[in-house]
Amino acid sequence: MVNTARRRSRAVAAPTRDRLLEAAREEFAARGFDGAKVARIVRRARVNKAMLYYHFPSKAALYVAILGEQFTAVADAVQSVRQSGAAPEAQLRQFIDRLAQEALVRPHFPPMWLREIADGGRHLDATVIGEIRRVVETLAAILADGRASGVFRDAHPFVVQIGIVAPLMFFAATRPLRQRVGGLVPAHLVLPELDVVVRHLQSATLSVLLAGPVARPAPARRPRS
Amino acid sequence: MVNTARRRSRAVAAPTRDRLLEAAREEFAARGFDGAKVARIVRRARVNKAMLYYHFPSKAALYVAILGEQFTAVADAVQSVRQSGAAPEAQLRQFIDRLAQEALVRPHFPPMWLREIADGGRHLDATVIGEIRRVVETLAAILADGRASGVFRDAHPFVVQIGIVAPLMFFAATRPLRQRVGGLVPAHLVLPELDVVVRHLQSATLSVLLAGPVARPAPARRPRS
DNA sequence: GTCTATATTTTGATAGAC
DNA sequence: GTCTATCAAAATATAGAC
Repeated sequence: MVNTARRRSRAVAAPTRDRLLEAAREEFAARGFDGAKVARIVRRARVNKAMLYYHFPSKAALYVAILGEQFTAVADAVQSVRQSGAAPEAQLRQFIDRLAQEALVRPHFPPMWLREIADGGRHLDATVIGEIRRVVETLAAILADGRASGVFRDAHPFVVQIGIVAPLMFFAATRPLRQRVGGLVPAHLVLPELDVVVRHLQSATLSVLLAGPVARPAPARRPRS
Repeated sequence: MVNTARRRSRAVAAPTRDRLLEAAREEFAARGFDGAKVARIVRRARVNKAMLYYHFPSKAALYVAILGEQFTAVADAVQSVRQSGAAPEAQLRQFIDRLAQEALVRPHFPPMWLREIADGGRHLDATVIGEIRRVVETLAAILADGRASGVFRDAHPFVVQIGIVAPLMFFAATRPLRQRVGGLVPAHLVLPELDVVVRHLQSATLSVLLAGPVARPAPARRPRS
């Protein structure tokens, strides 16, 4: 079983297929599916078009492969917070933190997510949709736990999720834009670091969830006053 | 001055130019600049290509025109909350509400904003960048007022802005996607309405801003038991 | 597995008549 | 202002030799 992995174990200079994937990630993230050009991908990967079509059936198939790869990795990362067994509050913080880390480690992911949304998910197949669902369901499970143990008030999982994911993706994806606009913006508006955003989102989200405005922890057991 | 407006005052059947603009809004929002095809735009506008190039110098110029139009309208809308003279808290709520309204009234705007971010603002000229700045600066002014009158704690305007704008744009832009995925998602995850998101963002943002973690006026009054 | 050369289609843009 | 016909470039994909 040692030899099960795709091909040679230590490759001398990234195998063609891997170079194509890396080049395609760059290109698709930066330009989107329609803006990405096969010619640019192969040039960046230092191969020729025929090579690309030898390894992948089409530009579209290559795009979907990358999309799946990215969403799967992210879904795995956030889902793993469920295994810590920590309290719901802690898990929520971790959820936010993990997602932010993924955005850092996987810089192609945020723009691709933004584009898929703008595109109405035109390229999302059942597999990728399943991965997105894993993300929402992980958060929903955390919220349900918190609700059950009386620390969280009731909240719509999707609303909470969008309040977390959207700012993180925006922030990560605006990095290039912020640099471009940098000179034009007053100094005090120039950008903070990711961890500032993370802390903001953690307190904002928890403020809403922890003990509601009306103060009904769990509907049943009344405030322990 | 009555006759200053572009051309005839009441047009019998939308003038060609307007039909082109409307068709282009649709196409650019749904497909992005590269995905949008001139052929589709003119078909939707029920004219021919030559007409498009008679009214606009190029596909790119048409795109920028629409981008500017949209951002200007949105910047105007949010900036107007400054004139209410209301308290900073109220102005912040209005800011969020106004932005949400714009996303509803101007459905092409959210996906276009998402795409520009993903593109690193490749199509943004100085004019459009100025409009974006007006949005951030409006919020920054509200925050500064609140800080000056002692009701808001210090916060980074861009972080607060991203926490508001991103979820709203995501929510508005995911409408088509949500419908597509609809069938695949468990019922309890199916989507809420925009006003639920607005209220969530209002309380989340204000929770963070109102009286900070160090001096906490708000949490003071305990559950009315 | 890799490459060169090329087929085929699509696409942004224009010429020129009315 | 509007239209038909068309150009020229760009882009996806493939044939076929090595």
